[in-house]
Amino acid sequence: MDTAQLLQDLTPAQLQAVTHRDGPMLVVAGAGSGKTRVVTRRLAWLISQGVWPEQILAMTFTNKAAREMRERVESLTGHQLRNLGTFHGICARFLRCDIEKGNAGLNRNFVIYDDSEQLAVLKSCVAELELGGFSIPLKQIASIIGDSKNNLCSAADCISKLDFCPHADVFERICKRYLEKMRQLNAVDFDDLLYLTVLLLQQNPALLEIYQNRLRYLLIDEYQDTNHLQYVLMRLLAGERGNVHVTGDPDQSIYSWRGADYRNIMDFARDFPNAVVVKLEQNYRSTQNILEVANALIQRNQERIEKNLFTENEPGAPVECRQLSDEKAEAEWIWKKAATLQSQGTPLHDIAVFYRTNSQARSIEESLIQKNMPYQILGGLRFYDRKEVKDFIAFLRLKANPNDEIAMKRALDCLDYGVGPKTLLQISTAAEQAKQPLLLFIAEQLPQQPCCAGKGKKAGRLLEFSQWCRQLLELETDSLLRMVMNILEHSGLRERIEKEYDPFQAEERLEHLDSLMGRVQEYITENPDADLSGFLADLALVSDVDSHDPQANCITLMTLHSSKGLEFPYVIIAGVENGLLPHANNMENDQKLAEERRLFYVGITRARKAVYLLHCNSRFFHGQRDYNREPSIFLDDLPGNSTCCKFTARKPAANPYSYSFSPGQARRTQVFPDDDLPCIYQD
DNA sequence: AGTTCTATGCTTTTT
DNA sequence: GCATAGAACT
Repeated sequence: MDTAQLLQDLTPAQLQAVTHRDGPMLVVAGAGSGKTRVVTRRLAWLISQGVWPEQILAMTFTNKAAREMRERVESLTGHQLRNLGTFHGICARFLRCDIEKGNAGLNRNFVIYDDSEQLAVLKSCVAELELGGFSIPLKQIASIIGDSKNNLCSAADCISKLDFCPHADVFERICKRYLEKMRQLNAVDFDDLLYLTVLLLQQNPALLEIYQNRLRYLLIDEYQDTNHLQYVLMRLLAGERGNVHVTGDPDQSIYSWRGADYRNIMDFARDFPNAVVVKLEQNYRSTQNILEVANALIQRNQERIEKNLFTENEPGAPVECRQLSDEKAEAEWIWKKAATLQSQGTPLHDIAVFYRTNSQARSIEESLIQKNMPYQILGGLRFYDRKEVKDFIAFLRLKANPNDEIAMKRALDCLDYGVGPKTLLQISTAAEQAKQPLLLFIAEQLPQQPCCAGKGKKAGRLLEFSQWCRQLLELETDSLLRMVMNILEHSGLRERIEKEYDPFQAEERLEHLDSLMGRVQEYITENPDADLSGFLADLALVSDVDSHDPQANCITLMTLHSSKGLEFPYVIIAGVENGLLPHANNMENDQKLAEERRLFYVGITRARKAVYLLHCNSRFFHGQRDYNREPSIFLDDLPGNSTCCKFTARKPAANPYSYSFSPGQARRTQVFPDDDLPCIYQD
């Protein structure tokens, strides 16, 4: 495609964003303003200007975004962007090449542990330290470790910043042991991928210079979601040249609880005094009414980059806000609305239901099942988190990394050699002393260990176990596919599943194993010289196997968080109530409240044609029925006296200046019947 | 070592 | 109300 075609049908602002050549640029891209188009065209444009694809580094947050971008650039230019991927994926690749040039104490075959494996490591640290007596909040420790990496400070510093920490010294010891242990296991967690990359480049100026020279143009998508570590990485790579092109929208920053810091985008122009700032303010997605409501809502937030999001689309239907008696009625209403829309010719995949918490999905799901309305739920249990899949992967891991104690533990739970945590701890300390990888030690040395002496039943089982490990080590390695099949067979997982579950469930679980085998095949075709550790690394970073199918003939249910980046003609948001949206835990201060409001904003701006906001009078909550549910304070932010927004029950009095909310403030005068359909507005 | 019972706590989760 | 984790029991 030639340059003229690349630049056709772009607005002046989009054109400026696409054709910016050198120096820092911030593109403030409002919801539905054609951001993906701008980013992909820019990548293509750089290439058309003679920039080598290898000189471009483009980083996203999700695999999905990366894939979309790669495909679109490739179809525009015919070029592959080698350095386009997620932050974590890109860093993993850097580390595979160069980690041994630093002093992280890891080698290039490191494995990547996900959150639950990280927790397993922490658990074994606690066991080793023999603290006993009181229970340790492992998740809190994990978040301390994460924070310390994110802020490039010590765990002790993070602990000292906590308001209340009764066992600071114990916490610190666990953190320390965790770091040691991960090094021993040759493992990294997700944060490490970024952290170790930053350390490597900070400590090795010569290497940094090589990277800076190789990667001339940096692009970062969803910049509002970057954390401190990602920011530092960007600064390092951008160097003096400062060719960074970042896109994002502070109004859509909804991941601060994961360390994302939207100050990064707010401060960009200050960080880079020569930065050019472009705002994409024309929305191509939503109706005027939807935008009017969304704008009114988000304007209540104090700290923003002011933008004037507008559209040339039709006014459309007003945003409809509806009060229902309880979650059952809410679910019923959703079903009826979907059925009505369907009868008017709307395909079901045009309809989405968003909610704040996953637990809200249950009642909606029940009603949809009962009424035979097809649906898909996004999120919830991921393919990867399924037990049988994790078990299978544990066996693969064990083969790839004979040192992997965590995988061994998991494998042992599937096998039946009578080896429990206690025996394993014994064996692994012996292996550590012998300075041998765990698997190798068990295969070769275990028969000579004291625990195998004698003719007891236990000793016999241990010998069998040693034999099993030896066989695993000896499985062929020349064909990856055959090896994986052999490992599966050797594990006996299939038999175990068939034995343990009823036929129906077993079949479903076996299908998951098959689909993992499918992934292996896929991986092999994409990477002809693939090896097992490469496959496992890929697996750890690419987890969206069974993600959203936009073609399927069904309505889609998901949390507000996972709706970011998607769009649907019809959007229903359920549970727009205080305590849920905003969530009870985030009502105490303005910052958290502002983020909840952004979350609501993200949800509303997904819609093309119509938005329905539902709230209930009563709802089942924490095992109890709450009869005093209040409509969300955010509903006060919507323009009540305008045609863009319709309320079917009385909306609480607007309170524009303060959000100090007192229970009982909401008064309802009139409740419409729950089945008041068809809706008041027809298009 | 494995099973069964009880205590707990409970947003969101790109990687 | 439900799932998960750890203790207590077999």
